[in-house]
Amino acid sequence: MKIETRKQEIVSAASILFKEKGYSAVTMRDLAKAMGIKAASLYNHIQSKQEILSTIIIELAEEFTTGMDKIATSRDSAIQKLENIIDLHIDVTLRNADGLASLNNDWMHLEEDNLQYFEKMREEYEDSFREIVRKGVDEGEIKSFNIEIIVFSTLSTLRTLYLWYPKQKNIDANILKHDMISVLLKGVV
Amino acid sequence: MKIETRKQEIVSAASILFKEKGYSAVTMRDLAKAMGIKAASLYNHIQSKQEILSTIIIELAEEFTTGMDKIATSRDSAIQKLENIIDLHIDVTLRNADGLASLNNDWMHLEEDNLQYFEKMREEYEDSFREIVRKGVDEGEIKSFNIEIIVFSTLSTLRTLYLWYPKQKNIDANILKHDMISVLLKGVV
DNA sequence: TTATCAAACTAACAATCGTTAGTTTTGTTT
DNA sequence: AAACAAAACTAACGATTGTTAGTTTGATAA
Repeated sequence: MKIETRKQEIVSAASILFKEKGYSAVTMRDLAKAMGIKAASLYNHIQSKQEILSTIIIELAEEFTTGMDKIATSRDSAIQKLENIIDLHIDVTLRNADGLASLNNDWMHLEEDNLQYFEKMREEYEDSFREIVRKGVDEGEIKSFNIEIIVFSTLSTLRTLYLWYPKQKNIDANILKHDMISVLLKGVV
Repeated sequence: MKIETRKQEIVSAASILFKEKGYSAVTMRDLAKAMGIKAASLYNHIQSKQEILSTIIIELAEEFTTGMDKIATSRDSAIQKLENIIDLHIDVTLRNADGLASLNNDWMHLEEDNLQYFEKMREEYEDSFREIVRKGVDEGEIKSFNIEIIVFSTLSTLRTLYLWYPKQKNIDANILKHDMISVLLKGVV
């Protein structure tokens, strides 16, 4: 369907604006201007402003859910699973850094149903992460620090990649992955 | 001045609402309702919605600037300086976790002058951080990973503390500091 | 050429926004 | 009791919001 293409253009333009000013501060007239058309014309392609937001966020959240499921159910070691999680975040960030801004900062503006769906996915993602770390500590692969702190500090860094990566020039994805694994898992001292 | 007290109450209530929905999505009527008064009554104590935002953000940014200046100009080792930076972030987070949400997510809604002032402080803060790490690497205290990745991953975690700390129950500040230093500097593997 | 249809347009709506003006309430001081 | 100031109120403003209705444009197919 051709309409899908045009809708995707709108979603992409919106992702950039949402990243810069947040969902609430971006008006349909702002978005239209960025597309070079009038605000009313947007409604030939989308149903509402809310639909744009949920398209951006739910798609990304499902990517993370799918990726985490594969990682968590594998037979890899805890360390290998953590490395795969880092990989997952870097891959998604490279593909859609703009959309991740909405996922991180504007999820609370989702309407009822999608909000619950999103929160459920996020909770399960964090639970899987925690479980991987817990098992890693149990089996002596990971130092027995406070598990919550390990999960929090790692996830904070991975979730903020979208802000930082676009500013880095000429950094190869594979080198980035390798360095992130070193810093996050092996420490800097 | 008594008016300062009432203004501070408004700023505190606003910090909580801004944290939950972001600056743009919080209306003066929302804020008034949280205070148990009418929207117009707010203007007996503040000049504008914008003034509330800048009060929250600039105050915190200056705290970080002052703290970083003391740390950066001391004769401590690079490692000790990093530990002091972790301390600084934890201290500020314990004192004003709600306000940090605005500093992290709504700084772009500051008006021209304050926006430039804020951005200058943030840039200088990051430069100081980078310089500490650089010197630490030069002198062999810190592993020679990509400096930007070290700065970014550490700062991401510290900046996101405000989201995570309030959810942790019964965690002593000193234990938190100790564990954060362990995880951020010494790695988890 | 004519018919078709996606995709743009103009114009307007009801609701809500931050804010102002002027008035009343409340509590303290003289 | 009278006077005062702080802090609340009611009412309304002009601007902007997301969105709808109806119309025109422009490219493609018959």
